[in-house]
Amino acid sequence: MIEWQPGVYRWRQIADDLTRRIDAGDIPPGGLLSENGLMQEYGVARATVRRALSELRNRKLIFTRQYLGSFVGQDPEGDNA
Amino acid sequence: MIEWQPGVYRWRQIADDLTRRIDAGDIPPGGLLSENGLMQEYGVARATVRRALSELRNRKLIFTRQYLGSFVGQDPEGDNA
DNA sequence: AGATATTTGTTCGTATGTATC
DNA sequence: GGATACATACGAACAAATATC
Repeated sequence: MIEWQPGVYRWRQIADDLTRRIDAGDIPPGGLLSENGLMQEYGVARATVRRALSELRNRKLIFTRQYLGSFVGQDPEGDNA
Repeated sequence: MIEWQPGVYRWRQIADDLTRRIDAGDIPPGGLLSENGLMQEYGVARATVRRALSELRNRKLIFTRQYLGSFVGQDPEGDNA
């Protein structure tokens, strides 16, 4: 469970918590971060989870594939010139 | 056809309509309620049908078997002590 | 035996309406 | 007024077991 910090956006708190867990290795490379799972885990709406995942993508911690999910690690199709 | 009531969630209207039809015997015990069929019948998306079926499961009016379908009646594997 | 259709389960992408801060 | 947050709703594709031909 997360203790919501008043005055801090939930999507940011989730993004920070996931970042910590990924860095700590609690969520292994290749691990799936599904929106439904995170919704239940953090008790927030899907849009909030998606905002957090978007932040993690910006931080290059995960990549997302439609119909498949969001996975820990670098995007294999990332930067090919 | 259903006359959608504004302000009432579609998944609930479908669940209520199916409940009425089951109670009236229009859908017999053992009858199949397939998601595709209900999508076409009510003209809604699959997620909406699934939400309605979830409600019917909560009401103990149907049970669902993956790969097979949702059936009217009590779950045969429900409560065995 | 093998191919095809059916069926639920899961996943992300998008849009809308409402409420709150 | 704008950003956040929640719930609903539609769309599309992948996965896997089952039923049928």
